Amino acid sequence: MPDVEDTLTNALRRRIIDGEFAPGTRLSEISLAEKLGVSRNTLREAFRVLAEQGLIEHVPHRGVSVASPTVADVVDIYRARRYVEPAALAAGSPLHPAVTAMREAVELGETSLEARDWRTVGTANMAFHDAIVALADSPRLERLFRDIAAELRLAFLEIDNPEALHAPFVTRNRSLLETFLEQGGPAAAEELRGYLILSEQTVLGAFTRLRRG
Amino acid sequence: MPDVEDTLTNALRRRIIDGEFAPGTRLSEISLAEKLGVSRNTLREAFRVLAEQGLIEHVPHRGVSVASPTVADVVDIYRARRYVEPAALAAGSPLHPAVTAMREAVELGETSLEARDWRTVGTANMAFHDAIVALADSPRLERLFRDIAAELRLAFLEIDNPEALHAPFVTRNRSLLETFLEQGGPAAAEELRGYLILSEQTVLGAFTRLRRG
DNA sequence: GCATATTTGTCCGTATGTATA
DNA sequence: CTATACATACGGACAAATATG
Repeated sequence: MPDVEDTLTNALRRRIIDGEFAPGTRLSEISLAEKLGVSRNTLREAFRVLAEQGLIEHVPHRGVSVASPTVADVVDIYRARRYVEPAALAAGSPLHPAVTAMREAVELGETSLEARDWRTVGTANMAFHDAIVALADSPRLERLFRDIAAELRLAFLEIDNPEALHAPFVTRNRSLLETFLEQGGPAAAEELRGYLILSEQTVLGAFTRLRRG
Repeated sequence: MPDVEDTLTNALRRRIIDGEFAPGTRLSEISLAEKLGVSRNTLREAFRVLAEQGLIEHVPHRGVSVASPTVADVVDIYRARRYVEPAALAAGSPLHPAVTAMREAVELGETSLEARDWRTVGTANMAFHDAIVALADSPRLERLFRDIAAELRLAFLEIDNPEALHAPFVTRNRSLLETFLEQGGPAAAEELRGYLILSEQTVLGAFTRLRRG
């Protein structure tokens, strides 16, 4: 049987991000292995990868559970985003292929907003920022963003108010794209800094209202 | 038996970074497991973690080998460094505990330079930059830097001319620290940008002279 | 505090697929 | 092309740690 492992890791990753296993849920090796039709050993290897990506938490002799981001995690995620995203946008070229991805993400966000499909709105927002990072043409920075974006999605899952989290940023994405194309990268970077601060405040506010640490 | 796994991963990581397994070396599961006194399953779990960190390369059905950074890898590593390090330095406080680590790294580099202990000079240089990143107080950025620094050490191992790689930067570290303390973060950040460009050119020059792609 | 049950950590054996000599 | 070597994946087993009664 060929590389089940890689497929398994990706499948587990997607199911966790999609909220099938709520943050904090303990993932039993035996039951999950049986449920997924793989052996414990194979599942454990996938666990190690996901733990390294920050999606699950591994406590020795106590097993793994879906990561449940704390306030400190959210603060650090936004700190990292502020280091990477504005700089990538400032140095990005309007002719970069990622700009197409930015535009498509904006449009998907707008149509999903009309349909009140908040879940897709959130996905589109993430794709928008993923495209911004892609402007940097750096596999390592993209990987960093992929991991922290996944963690952030877990935080969103816990908040469970997708409209408040995602809807306000659709028009901001449109504005940011126009600023980038009409006024250039540095101006867009400045706008993005304010955007990220607002986004962080939105998430942190919802978090504290949930009395989570 | 307690968490052998974590210890095993760290031990393997250290041995790879120390050059015990040269870049490109194939790591056989059976022989290495026997050599380390662990089972293949345990070793495979450690492999997955190290592969995720970029230290080893995993090709399905062909096993793992120690990563052998290409020119493209080095370019990307320095790109990522330019995104993180100058910004961390620019925003860093002179009162941050990491400044002590910066100073200690500079001094270790200077004494090791006199002793012509190039290996320790390289370690001290890396510790210096690690302290710069620590100024940002971001676990995720520190993890990113830890991984790319390890990859960079593999590139250094292949070049095998530690004096040319590390010696020129001891005085630059001293200068950078003084600039940071006397003229502030932004001025030091600007100096660091030129530093990193020079460092990248040094590594890439040695790489192309080795005719490696 | 103790005894038990559950779960993880680790190892072995084995079958199969893949690449290479 | 066959043969060999090795990685992949599975299932079973037991010890150790943790959780539970």
